[in-house]
This record gives sequence, C-alpha cells and structure tokens, in this order.
Amino acid sequence: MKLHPQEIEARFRRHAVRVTRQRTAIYAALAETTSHPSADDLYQMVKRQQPMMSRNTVYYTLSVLRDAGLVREVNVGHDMARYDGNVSMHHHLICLGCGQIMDVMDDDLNRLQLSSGQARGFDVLGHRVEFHGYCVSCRQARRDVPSRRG
Amino acid sequence: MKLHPQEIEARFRRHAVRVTRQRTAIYAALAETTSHPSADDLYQMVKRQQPMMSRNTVYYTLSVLRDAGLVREVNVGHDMARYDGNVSMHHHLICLGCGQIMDVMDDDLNRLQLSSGQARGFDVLGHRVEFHGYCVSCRQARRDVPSRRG
DNA sequence: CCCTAGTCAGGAATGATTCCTACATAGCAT
DNA sequence: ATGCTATGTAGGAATCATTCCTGACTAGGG
Ligand SMILES: [Mn+2]
Ligand SMILES: [Mn+2]
Ligand SMILES: [Zn+2]
Ligand SMILES: [Zn+2]
Repeated sequence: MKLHPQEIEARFRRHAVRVTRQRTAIYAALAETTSHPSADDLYQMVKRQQPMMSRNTVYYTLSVLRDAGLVREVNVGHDMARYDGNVSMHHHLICLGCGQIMDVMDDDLNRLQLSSGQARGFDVLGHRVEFHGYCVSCRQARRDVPSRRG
Repeated sequence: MKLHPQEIEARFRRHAVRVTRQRTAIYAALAETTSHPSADDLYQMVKRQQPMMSRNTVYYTLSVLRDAGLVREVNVGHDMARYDGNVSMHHHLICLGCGQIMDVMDDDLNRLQLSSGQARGFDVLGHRVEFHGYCVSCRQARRDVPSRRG
C-alpha cells in the first residue's frame, strides 16, 4: 500500500525512530509491496532514487525498524533474510520453486495454542506457521521439464 | 535412542547411502540425542572418537543423510543449521533465551491444513509450526536480572 | 542557531557454509 | 579374494550475507 511521506514520518515519530531520507525511502519501498523483499532487493529498489545509498544503511535501517516494531524479519530456511512491512499477525505460504512468499491471514492459525501438556513449562509467547508447496507457475515449469524426478 | 551399528548400517543400505566409519559415527551421535545439535556440535562430539574427522566431512555427510531422508535440517531464524535424527512428522518449541529446541508431537498440528481459499492455487506439500517462548531456566534468569526490560 | 547523540557511507572483518583437489576406500565386477 | 572405479574424505581456500569499524554528517531538542 502506497503511503504518503507524512504518514511514514508520523509512524516513525510514534515509534521514536528518527526521520531521515534514507529510512523514509526504505520503509516506503517495503510498505508498497507484498513481495517480502530481501535487504539487497530493497537496496536495489531504493538506490534508483538515491544513488549514494549504502547497502550498509539498508541493513542498519532494517534493524532499527525491526527493533521498533515497524517491520518484520522473515527467515525462510537459510536463504537471505526477507522483510515484511505487514506487522499484523499473519503466517506465510512459501513456494519451494521460486521462493516467493505469500501472506496467509487466518484467525484459526493465529489462535493456535500448544496444549499445556506439550508446553514443557515454557512461557510460550508466540508461534509461526509456514506452508510449503509449489505456486502455479512453478508447478507448470516442473511439468514441462519431467527429466528430473517425474 | 542408542542404535546398534548394524541397525545403522541397515538403514544406510535401505536408503542407498554408502557405509563409512565417519557416517556411522555422525548418524549414531545424532540418533542418540534429542537436542537438535548443529553441524559443529556434531563435529565436536564425533571428533573425540575419530580425531582425524574433518568438519567438512560432517557437512557433507549431513547433506547426504538429509537428501536420503535419514535426517532433517531444522533452521531457526538465521542461526546456524540444527539437525534432527527424528524424521517422523513433528514440530518444535524453541527457547528465545538459550536456543534449545524441544520436540512437539501433536496430531492436530500435523493435520493442519490451509483453507483452499487461502491456498492461492499452490500445490501445498507440507507445513511447519514453531512455538516460541522461554524455558523454565531462562525465565528464571530473566527474573533474576530485572535490569533489562522488567 | 548550536550541540551532540544518533546516523550515514565505505571499507574491512566475520563466520557458517561451500568449493576445490589430491588421496583413500566401499563395494561391485571380474 | 583382487582389482577397478565411482564415491567419500581431509584440509585448505573461497564465498557471501551480514556485521563491525571509523570518520564525516545531521536530525532535532534546547
Ligand atoms: Mn507477510
Ligand atoms: Mn525434532
Ligand atoms: Zn514458484
Ligand atoms: Zn532457555
């Protein structure tokens, strides 16, 4: 969702995050996509408008926004970290072929709880659900190249 | 669960994995613990019996066993990969303090499905559930040092 | 408008994992 | 049993996302 700079600034101030050109650009890029980009994806996007931007600033900014609760880090396996501008509670559906990450909003999943017998005395604070599979185009691609495992 | 070398050998042959001293030692170490050790943990354990063992062999062996379906790789966040000798379907409970990973066996969780409305045309093959919290001793430690965020 | 804690850019460092290569060996076929 | 060869092993070098360092810059409270 495309956000006005003033709305971004307001959110930053509400979360005690200093407003800078770099941060605004990075957060804006993240907020207007649902594609869960990596730090480097964001660096490439933002560099077009701000060629002086350092990759390092992207990493640092993302860590600041993450710690402030404005951004979520999504780790899938050992691939590079992906970032999510949607901080409301939700889960993900991941394509094993192309790595795309789709949002899953489902109240039943959000309410999932561990039975106390399984909790082992833990103070359980949250959970994460990931579904894995193949998206439409990856499924297609696999059918077209049956050489590797049917 | 402690396994006899002959049982390990049988499993290897069933999965077309060549039997070597190194592989047997690595798989034995993994099978008799429930602690989800990292590659380096396993290297340290196995090196005691086989000082010539290379760290590289541990990585290579784990990839062979993983591809053969004898071992599962468990990635938690961006920490180093952890390995699981239990390949039956189950989920995990993770301590945010010490990083320990406990098994959660729960048929309801295993049966979890994505509603077709949410599936976005994906061919969904599996899912993963992770619960996060603090174990008994980490909870204790946090209480004892209330200096950082109560 | 000043001051300074916080931020930025660029480069070096890190560290888990992977790649490379020469030697060793498991296990099939003589 | 013996030899052959595809595969595995050890150790070192390379990779590469991420973090660390450092010196210049600036947001924003006073
Ligand atoms: Mn998301
Ligand atoms: Mn497990
Ligand atoms: Zn796909
Ligand atoms: Zn703990």
